[in-house]
Amino acid sequence: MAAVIVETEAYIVDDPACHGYGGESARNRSMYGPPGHAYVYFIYGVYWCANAVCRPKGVAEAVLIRAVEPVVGIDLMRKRRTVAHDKQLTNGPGKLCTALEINRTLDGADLCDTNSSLWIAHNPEHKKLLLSKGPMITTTRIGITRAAHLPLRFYLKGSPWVSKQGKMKKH
DNA sequence: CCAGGGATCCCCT
DNA sequence: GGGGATCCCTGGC
Repeated sequence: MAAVIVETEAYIVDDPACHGYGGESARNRSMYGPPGHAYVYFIYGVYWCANAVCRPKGVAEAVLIRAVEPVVGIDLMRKRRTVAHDKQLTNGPGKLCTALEINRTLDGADLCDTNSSLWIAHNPEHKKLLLSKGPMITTTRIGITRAAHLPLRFYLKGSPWVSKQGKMKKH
């Protein structure tokens, strides 16, 4: 299977919304590991979410993959997710993990190793094509309560595969 | 040891 | 646009 990342969120040092905030634990250990590896966690008792660790070992920062555009293996994704429209296959962090079968076993996976079960590649041609359809948009993150004002969500405006705007929590 | 919270999704209105 | 599902992790006792 293959998919193009179209929406992400960053979680950084000194960010109360970051799982690494408050120190290393069994759950967030991968975040403290070397860069280029996956941090996969379980949420709301139902879903898995996948991140790419981006800073040196010991610096707990990561990028949450929030939405992807399916490219190869759509039939397989449809089997794992029963939805009316393909658009709903991977337009959310939990959805895409179900569609791509990402779970605890991939926590810590080397995202830079093409022999890994989960890896990320850079495709300049595709990037150019995608950006020609719409700009990258920067907004606040979705579904969090702490540090909700930080502009750390990024998505391709021209993509129909981006997740819906989240509910804004009152305070 | 155990109660409570959470970077979501889906179904209901 | 509101609420429940459902389990792992954390912190408090």
